Amino acid sequence: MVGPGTVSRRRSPKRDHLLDTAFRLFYEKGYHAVGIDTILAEAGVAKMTLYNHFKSKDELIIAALERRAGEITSMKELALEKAGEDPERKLSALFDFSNRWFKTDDFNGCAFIRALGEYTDPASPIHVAAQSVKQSSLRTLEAICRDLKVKSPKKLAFEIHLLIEGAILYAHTFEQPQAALKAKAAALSLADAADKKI
Amino acid sequence: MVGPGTVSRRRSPKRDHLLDTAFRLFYEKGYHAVGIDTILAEAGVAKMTLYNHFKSKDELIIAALERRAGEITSMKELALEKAGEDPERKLSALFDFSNRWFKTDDFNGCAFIRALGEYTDPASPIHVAAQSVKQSSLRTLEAICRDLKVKSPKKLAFEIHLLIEGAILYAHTFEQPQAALKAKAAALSLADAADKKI
DNA sequence: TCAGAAATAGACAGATCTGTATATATTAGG
DNA sequence: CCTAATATATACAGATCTGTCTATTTCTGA
Repeated sequence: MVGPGTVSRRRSPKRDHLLDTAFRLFYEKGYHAVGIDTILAEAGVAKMTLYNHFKSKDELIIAALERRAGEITSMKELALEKAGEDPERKLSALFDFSNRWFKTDDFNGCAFIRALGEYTDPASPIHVAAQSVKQSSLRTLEAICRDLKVKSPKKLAFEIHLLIEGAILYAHTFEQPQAALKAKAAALSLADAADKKI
Repeated sequence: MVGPGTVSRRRSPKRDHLLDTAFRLFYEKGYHAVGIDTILAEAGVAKMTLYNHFKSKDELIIAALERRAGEITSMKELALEKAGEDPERKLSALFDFSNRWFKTDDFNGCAFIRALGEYTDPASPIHVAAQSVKQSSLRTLEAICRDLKVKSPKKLAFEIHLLIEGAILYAHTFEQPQAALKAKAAALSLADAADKKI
């Protein structure tokens, strides 16, 4: 039983469709720029349905971001699996993944970076949600760098993280998807320069 | 004579104060999140004064961004002058400049990156304005890298650009200003690795 | 079949948004 | 001093925003 004032959190086709539509519009136009009514019209869903699934627009945004994070993580993991065991190949696969992403025709930069840009208050739940996505992406990178057996895997992961984030911005700002491959070259150069453990 | 419907573009104290206040609020809360009325109340200026100086909110945003770009450019040039003639010292000075910026207590990431994030349409004048700021920042970096006499100064400049942009995001996302100095290490490593001309 | 859950349409409140209109006051230069 | 530009307060239009309420219909599972 779902009493009044509560919010259904289980999955449902309507809820999923709402999240997909919401994310697509937020990603295209921005979080403040897209109103609830636009999402409802585009999704073909009634307003009360939205507010039965989410307490507020902010919660819808957070849920949409979390859904997106899940998708990205899955795709990234798949790409990493296909790369095999060699950590250098995994690193390379990450940039190839970005390269494919940058070339998609709805590419509009990173939804999480943009969420952090629109919700700057560190206490904002949206800010926190986006922050934690970036944190886990950095952790993945650190795991790969550890396998590279360099002296400071965290340091190398940090540097490569900067390259990836910078490449996302560059590709978006100048509409040049090849930023990913050029960034890969820099990353491999940094990995080579990092002192190897013996 | 300024006829009806036209817009005064010359400098004036009111106009400057309006631009300062507008930028401060946009930078703190975001472009869509801050309304005209908030800026007017904070600046203590009448609404018609704003619309006598700017055609629209979008033009106010663009003027505020251009003003900010001018300030940043001046400060950057000063820092570069102080660094002397050695291009490696200039490079280092750029990261020190970022380091000081990241530590300011109103630091909220890059206003231009955030403008690009809120106005994704490449045809948007705001997008274009922010884009051109990034373009000129990259040009400055290329000039420095040329003086380093490496084989591919543009390539190195691109890579260092990614590190700087990535560091801005990192410092903002995780509130860790030291990202600038850690990025500097990576930049110098890339500069060393870049084949020197003989 | 039937009960309860879920979704619907539509109106509505109340706030906020950008931009305009108007009429008055202040300021500054010749 | 007087004129013309500049700034002011205030009201307003019209759109849009989030969120609530109600009454009805559709769906679903036992």
